[in-house]
Amino acid sequence: MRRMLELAILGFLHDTPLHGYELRKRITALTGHVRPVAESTLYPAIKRLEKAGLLARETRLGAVAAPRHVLTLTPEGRQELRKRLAEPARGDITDENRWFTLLAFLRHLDDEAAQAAVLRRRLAFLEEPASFFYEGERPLSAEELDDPFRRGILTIARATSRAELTWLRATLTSLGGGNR
Amino acid sequence: MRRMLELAILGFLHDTPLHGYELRKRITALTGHVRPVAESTLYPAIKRLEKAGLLARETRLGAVAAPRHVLTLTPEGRQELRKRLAEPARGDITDENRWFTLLAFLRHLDDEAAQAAVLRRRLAFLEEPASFFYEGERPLSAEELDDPFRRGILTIARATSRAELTWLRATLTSLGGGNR
DNA sequence: GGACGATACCTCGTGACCGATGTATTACGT
DNA sequence: ACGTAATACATCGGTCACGAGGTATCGTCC
Repeated sequence: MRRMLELAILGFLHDTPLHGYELRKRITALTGHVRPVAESTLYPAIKRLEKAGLLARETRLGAVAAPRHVLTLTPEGRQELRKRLAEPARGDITDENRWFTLLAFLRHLDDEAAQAAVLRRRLAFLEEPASFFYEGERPLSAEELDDPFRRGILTIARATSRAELTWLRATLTSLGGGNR
Repeated sequence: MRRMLELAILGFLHDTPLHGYELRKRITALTGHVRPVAESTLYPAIKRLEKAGLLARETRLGAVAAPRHVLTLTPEGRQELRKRLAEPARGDITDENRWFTLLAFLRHLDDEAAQAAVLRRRLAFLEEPASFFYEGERPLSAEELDDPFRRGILTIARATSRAELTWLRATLTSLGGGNR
């Protein structure tokens, strides 16, 4: 989940400088109920981003407890965030967890047309005919399954898909200039 | 995603013996549109499970192309599958991808009460009040957000949650003996 | 004064992931 | 005859995740 974590770090820092611990709490609030973030994953990630010049660190002594390392997004970091938002990897579009993370920061893409382009990628993905279960090549519908649990998967996935399609189309319309 | 992959391997082999390549195609059909499985992840996983005595390998020469290694679930493997289904890790409950994988094979738990217990764990998780966005401690609802993208996240998550709760309650009822 | 929890950061080792690459066969089109 | 794709399995190396553990300060309760 490297991409997801790094995106969240860059995204949160776009709003305001934060130290690692606070960052951790915000990330936990955003995605922690689904997939908690270990400290031993977060701190190395911060270091990676720092080494890449995407964020700067300023040590502030004894404000509360241990010295805090306040992290600020550099101009390069800001640009990298925009790039990651505008050109997401395929996995960022298809994996709901990653997609939600992307959506949470998509407002930082200042260009409405670019925002719309990202939404259209998700739209295209959702419009692909895909199931979880197949008979040969043919995707099976919920009604064709005996297994109540597998039927549940399809029922839930269909409800999600429908809600998201509705939202996507409405949002694309309201983005105005976003029609191709 | 180790647990997810291993569960899928054990689950598919519970139905019928398969060779690695066919296993790969089935796993791809099941979860590939969201998160593709690399061959270099699958084969080591098979070896791990084989080394742990959960599956046995039988080489069949030249049936089609290269020699196939037909994999069969051992009795220990069958037991391990049941154990993983009956006692899922927290992440298997909270992460939708992993939860769906679990659901796809839950029928292999022959005990209806055990199946119901697993569903109730998911039910409890979904009933926890959780949002993605907070103002201090208070979870924010979709209506309180300016950001259309964050509003979308909540709208979609709510629709999913509602559909799944409906399904969970209906299925728990129809599992009959499953009331506590 | 001492225990405890929260704050705040860090390192290390095990193990996992996965892209790249390799090997070899069959099948099919041209 | 040759290229290409599908079948089928495997290894290797770089990178990453993360649990376990460590260090240190501050506030609070008993």
